[in-house]
Amino acid sequence: MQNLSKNQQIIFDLIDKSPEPLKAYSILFNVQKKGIKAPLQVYRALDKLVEIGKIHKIESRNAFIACQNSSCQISKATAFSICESCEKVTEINNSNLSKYLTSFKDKNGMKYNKYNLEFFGLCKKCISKKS
Amino acid sequence: MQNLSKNQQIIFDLIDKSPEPLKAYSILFNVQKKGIKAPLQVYRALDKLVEIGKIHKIESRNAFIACQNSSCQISKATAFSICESCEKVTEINNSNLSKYLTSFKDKNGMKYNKYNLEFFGLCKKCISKKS
DNA sequence: TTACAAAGTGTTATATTATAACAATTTAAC
DNA sequence: GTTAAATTGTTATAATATAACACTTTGTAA
Repeated sequence: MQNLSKNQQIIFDLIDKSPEPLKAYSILFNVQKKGIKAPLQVYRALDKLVEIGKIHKIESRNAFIACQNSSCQISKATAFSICESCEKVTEINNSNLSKYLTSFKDKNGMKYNKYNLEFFGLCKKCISKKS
Repeated sequence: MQNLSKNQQIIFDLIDKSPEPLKAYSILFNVQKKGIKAPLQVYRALDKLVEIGKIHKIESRNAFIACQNSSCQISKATAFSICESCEKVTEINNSNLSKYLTSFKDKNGMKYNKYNLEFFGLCKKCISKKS
């Protein structure tokens, strides 16, 4: 587990303390006072942080959250729940699910080494608000 | 099953006959001779086609493919395999998988009404090329 | 401990993906 | 036929992401 570089640490800290996924340009705005001025500086840090599994990209939202699963240092098996009303995103850490998907074989003979799963729905809070 | 509008039909036909996922601006380029000149015309048709389940968006690639699964007219349960070498994308139609995921309940009490799953790996062809 | 490679940084410019806003037209339902 | 809903056309712009190049820092191994 290598140390993070300066920019990587700044950007990881921001994402890690955020209760919600952050978008790249929102990150950029927030770290400008720390000397990170250009999109590319943000994207490079994000790429690296994703690569080493410290953060995940929520593909359907183009946003990034810190990994909440101490065991997925290298994020080859990710699952999230996304509330379509309040946009709250939670990482799902369910060993039954990850076992099922990691061992899933389709008839096409492909060798999978990674998956990403996104569930959409309404979170508890938003369900009760609607009733 | 309503009929498609003119633009929707043009764009669906293009995607449907493509062996690979198409990106929005590649679609735009290809339909300009048919009178569709602006990005928004493409995105509006794509939105509608996704909504009615005729096509799916491959989120990790920002690209669109025709639905290959006659039963998912409304695409609330999608799964794809993506070759990271040749970028071939295939829709997975596996009732065991879809049953498992459709009935999946996490401990967070969320009510899921949709999911999207993307597997990454190497397809048969690319595995044999490498050896 | 220096020299070398790998990783990271800073910067400008630009490519790619997607939506806002508004007016006009077509389609479907009554 | 009238009207509401959906679709189209258009210009402009917002949001997301990468290319290319020069320079600096860091780790490592001679």
